[in-house]
Amino acid sequence: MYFCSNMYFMTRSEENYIKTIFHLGRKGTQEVATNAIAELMETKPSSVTDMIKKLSEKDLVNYKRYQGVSLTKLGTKTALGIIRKHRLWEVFLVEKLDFSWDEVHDVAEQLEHIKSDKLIDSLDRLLAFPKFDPHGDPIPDKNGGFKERDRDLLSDVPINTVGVCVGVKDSSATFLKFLDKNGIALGNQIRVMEREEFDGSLNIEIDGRNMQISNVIASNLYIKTNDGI
Amino acid sequence: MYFCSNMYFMTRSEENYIKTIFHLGRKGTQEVATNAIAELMETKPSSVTDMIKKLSEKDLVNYKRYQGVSLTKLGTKTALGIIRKHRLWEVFLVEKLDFSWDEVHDVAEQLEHIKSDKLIDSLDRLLAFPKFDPHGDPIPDKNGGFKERDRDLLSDVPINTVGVCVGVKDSSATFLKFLDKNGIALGNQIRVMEREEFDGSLNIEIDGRNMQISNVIASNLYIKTNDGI
DNA sequence: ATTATAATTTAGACAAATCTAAATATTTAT
DNA sequence: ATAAATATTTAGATTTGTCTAAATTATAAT
Repeated sequence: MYFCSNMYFMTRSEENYIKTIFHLGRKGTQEVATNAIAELMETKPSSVTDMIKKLSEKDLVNYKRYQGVSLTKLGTKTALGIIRKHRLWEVFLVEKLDFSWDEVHDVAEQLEHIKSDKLIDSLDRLLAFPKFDPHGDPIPDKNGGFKERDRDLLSDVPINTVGVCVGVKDSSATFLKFLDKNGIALGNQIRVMEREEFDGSLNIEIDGRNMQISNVIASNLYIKTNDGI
Repeated sequence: MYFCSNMYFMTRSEENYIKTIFHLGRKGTQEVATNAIAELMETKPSSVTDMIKKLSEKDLVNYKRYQGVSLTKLGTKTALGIIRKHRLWEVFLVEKLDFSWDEVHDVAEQLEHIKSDKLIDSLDRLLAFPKFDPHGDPIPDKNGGFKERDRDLLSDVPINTVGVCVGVKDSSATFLKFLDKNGIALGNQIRVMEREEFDGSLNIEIDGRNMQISNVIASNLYIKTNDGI
């Protein structure tokens, strides 16, 4: 046994499971179903069970047969470390290497597994300690500190709400390219003009222009309003 | 079969073998012994044989039982791609993240396996297309072009030779730290003052200072002289 | 409450990359 | 040229992460 128990070596596969459990279960606090993990990771439930047992041995997850799985304190810390790396690399790719926001995901999925504290802390410094990644998601700090920005889905706010577009819920390349094509980007000023009750589509004013967006789009865009805290 | 046969997926392990064969056999052209590979990779000869068979199937190496192994054209191209990545990442770590030249190796060993052409070409651009890595080794270009700089080991040049320190043969952290401690760095102006026949040690003038270096040190330092081509 | 359905786990198998131990080929020394 | 030493390969086992198929447990429906 080591003093610092999170210094155990973790394989890429183990890290991916931890990350998935974090994302599925509200930062790992909630119990996650085996099948849900299997589906998201495109693997079989039986493989998930096997891996969960291993993670449980290593004290990364809480597990009781048939009861779902959640992250331990150590597991959460590990997940935050991986997410920190993923998001910092995304910022690097966009800011320094001119990737567009729809191109960063696959490469960041690889880079997030590189093991070097010095590397990631230096990268953080190079990027001037960014707080959010290119999709508006918060970047955990060195100690796993993680402040979720207070924001709302565009589909949820009342008519006449004014705010700034600060994030996307769906960060698939398809959706992001759609946003690019329609000139919607983080930082844009948005006012909700009208909501069509029939299909939930919105008429919005975005950076001066007027446009109609479907409910599907609106429910994948986050805005930060001026009221609230 | 694909048209572009080097688009086959390669595992990390396969890539490491290809790289080792390249380094041991003068860029892969020379036959390399199974045992030599095993020793350098800290693995067993039997494991090497197994992997060589696999690489041979994939047309990356030329192999006849008991006859050693060399790289095919495809294998060489692959090796150069990996080395390009390794060295570009080393430059990045030193230039952008303030790593010292003795800290870059382990991290670059990980980063060299990241798969993304766009990533590596953008990195190349960010670094302004460097031609040499922090240890003075040449960086292959996008197409595997590889111009070995014309240089000599300090231990081989005649008395009174004047030149610039352009590289190290041994790039172990131990040696590099030794050089740091003694104020020897790439770019230093060097003149060979005297050679002690007894032990091959040298008296050199380096950036104005006078110092005595052992033959072991001298035979791990490259200089570029003003004569020659 | 009992049955049907769905989720989860177990058991046993497989591929990749490694290992050990034994067998075989090559090289070196006399 | 033959024996001894060295290098290489084969055969069979192991570990990791996965799979399929079957068994078990939980959940939903009547």
